Amino acid sequence: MKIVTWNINGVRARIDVLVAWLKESQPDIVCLQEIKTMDEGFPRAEIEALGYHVETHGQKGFNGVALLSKLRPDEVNRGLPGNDSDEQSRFIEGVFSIEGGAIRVCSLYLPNGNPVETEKYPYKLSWMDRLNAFAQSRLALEEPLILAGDYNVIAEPHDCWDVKVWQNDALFQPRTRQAFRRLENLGFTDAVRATTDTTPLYTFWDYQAGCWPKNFGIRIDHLMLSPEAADKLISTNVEKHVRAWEKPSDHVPVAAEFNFAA
DNA sequence: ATGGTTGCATGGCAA
Repeated sequence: MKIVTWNINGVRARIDVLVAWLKESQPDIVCLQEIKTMDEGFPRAEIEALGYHVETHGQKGFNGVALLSKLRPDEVNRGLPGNDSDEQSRFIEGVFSIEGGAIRVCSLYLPNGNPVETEKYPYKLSWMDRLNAFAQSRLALEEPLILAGDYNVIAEPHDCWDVKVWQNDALFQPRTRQAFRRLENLGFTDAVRATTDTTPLYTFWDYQAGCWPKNFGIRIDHLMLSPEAADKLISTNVEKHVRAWEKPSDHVPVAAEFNFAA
């Protein structure tokens, strides 16, 4: 089973790219972020025509996440628990039946947090606290759980092209990296890091200043796996070639293959 | 060189 996370950067502007990619990549489950539309505006017909179920948690203009899946989810939960007054749409969870049980797949769009001296940074840190609490509570289920998305976290120095450029950025702050590490210390595995060597492997290249041709990228899109999911991990693939397509997102799809039987 | 690009929505914000 192929599970992919992709920050699409506007699903309505990107529908042709998304359809072309779905046909090429043939994923089983897709976690989208930054759909940048309300649920009503999501171009679901084009996706459903390819045999996918569509579940969205949209927002006008900004943010928004979605799950596309060949299997119909048995259960869908919208919003990250822990703050009922949080109106930003950044989290959706789907539960899917597989042979012998269920898997849970979450599409998350973690707050960027810049500029650090504004209220945006404490919002990021509190969101990470909520994510860690959610992850910890789900671990008790002892099920395969995949927390996939745009984490807006540069976890290690080799996950960016130049540490000096990112030193003071919210994505690389010590407290940001520490909060991400808590997820690993709970027992979650970074799927890409677990299956690749130390070669720089980026998932985002800014549109500005020729970052893509210069390979000035960062790795911020992650699939974090519970022990039961990590046990079934076969391989991962950063689908970097998609960044060179016409009208690309600034992020590329990050895929993981599992030996779950549907 | 204090720039540069894109999406949403149509001015300015977020990234």
